[in-house]
Amino acid sequence: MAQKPSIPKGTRDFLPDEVAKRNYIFDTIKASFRKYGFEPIETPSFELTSTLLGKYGEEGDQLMFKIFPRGNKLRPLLNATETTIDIISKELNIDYNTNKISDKALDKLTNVFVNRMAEEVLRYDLTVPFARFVVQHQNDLSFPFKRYQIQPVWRADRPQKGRYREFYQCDADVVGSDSLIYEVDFILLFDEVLSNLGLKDFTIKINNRKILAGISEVLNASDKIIDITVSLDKIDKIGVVGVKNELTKSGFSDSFIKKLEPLFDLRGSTKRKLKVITEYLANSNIGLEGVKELLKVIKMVQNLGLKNAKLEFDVTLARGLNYYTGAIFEVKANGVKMGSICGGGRYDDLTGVFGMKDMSGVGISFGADRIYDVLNELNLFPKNVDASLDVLFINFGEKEQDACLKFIKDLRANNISSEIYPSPVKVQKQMKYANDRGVKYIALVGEQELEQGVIELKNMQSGEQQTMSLEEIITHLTH
RNA sequence: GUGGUUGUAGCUCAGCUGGUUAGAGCGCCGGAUUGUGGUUCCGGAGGUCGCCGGUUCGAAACCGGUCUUCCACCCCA
Repeated sequence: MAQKPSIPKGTRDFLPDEVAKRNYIFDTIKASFRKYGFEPIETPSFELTSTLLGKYGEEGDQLMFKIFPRGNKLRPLLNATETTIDIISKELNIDYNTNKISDKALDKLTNVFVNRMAEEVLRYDLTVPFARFVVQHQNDLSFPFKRYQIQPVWRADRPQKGRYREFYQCDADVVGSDSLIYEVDFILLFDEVLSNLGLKDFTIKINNRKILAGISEVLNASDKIIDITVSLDKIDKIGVVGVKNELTKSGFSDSFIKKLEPLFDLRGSTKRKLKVITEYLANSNIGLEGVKELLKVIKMVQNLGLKNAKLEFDVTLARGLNYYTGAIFEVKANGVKMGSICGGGRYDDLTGVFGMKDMSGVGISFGADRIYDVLNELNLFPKNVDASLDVLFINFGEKEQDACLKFIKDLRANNISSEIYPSPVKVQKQMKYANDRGVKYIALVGEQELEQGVIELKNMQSGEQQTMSLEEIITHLTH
């Protein structure tokens, strides 16, 4: 009995029309990346564990696909002495009578064996591998270095809407300059690409880590900033009272929450929010610097103008990736239930961990798969993206086939995609095949046409049909 | 990681409180139509009812486990 085939969860197959639509997205993004002066690079699908581990926080480490060691790399496992095994099994609470191990213990085992022994991991994003790339190739690059990169990344997450375990990121980054010009450029890039893809209603949210640092300074609680922003983010959902309750539950004192109070008023227009935050951060140098940077970027963007994007300051934008130090971006498509479709930010010292100091960088990422889902839901894909075969020749038999193959050679030389049905079966069947494939034209060359040296060309969409010479067909189809 | 949800033909799904041979639509194959598709009509093929175990005279249906799907939280693209 044949087994039913399947693919790992969180992964997908792509049919030809889906690939066509995806390529349309990739091509649109690439075209703009090039226009803004970015050059493509590629890096391997997997990296050394030491390169990636610890760069995304604890959560990231957990979500990384580890490559199980093989051969000699496995030797440490075998070298474990009986006493170490004994200690481990005691620690893990293995019941030798039932041989049962709890799920928690298994997770621990995974940690011990896989996390420590895996020397290679699938890449989790494109930014950290890029930092590694810059450090390794610094002598071959001129700075500021601008690169774009479109490759898949993997996360051992639990799939749900808009969340896959294998997906594409389309990144553009600049390293070697702290100029705010690039922040502005990236906002324009978001606007241009998403507008070109047909999106009309989307919001670019912007924040600055220095503002968040300023808030921690004012509150004198630098380690709590994430908790605070996560709660603040819920104001629209659960209201001020709900947020206060949640903060109390998280163990914050009433006096502390009182100090937070002015932040609950961060609502309304960006202009108003900026005013509130400026007052709040009056005594924090770093905070005010963040506000200054933000203001400058917003002003520059306003001067240049945006097509469709709304630019909005959002303090609750923290983004888990802990290497961001300046601007933080996130893009949401409005009117669709979907997480952020793009993200990005500035990192002052990403290459620092790899031994290269003072290389400020800033970058963005387009989530191609989520953009695909959004365009699909909003019906924004152009009709003609899945460019199929131009001409299919109907097969009438050996003699006709030879003539058709010559025609096909000429058509192809003129960049017109064409082929002949492989066997002289019933015309009806061949027509149906052409129809199913969405072929644009079919060509009929039977005994009669062969004698007269002509081709009967039928437009499959209109149903119109006319007799033409090969040259006429070529001019007809290339104009 | 936490909570919930789903699994019956290639696809979308029916299948009443357990009862004999498991259904529909779409798709597929053949014919009506020997040089004309997307419409119509006729006929046909296709299912260990996710998997393992249990309850029962009897299980697609009930129970347990497991995998899978989708969703929310968390996190993020």
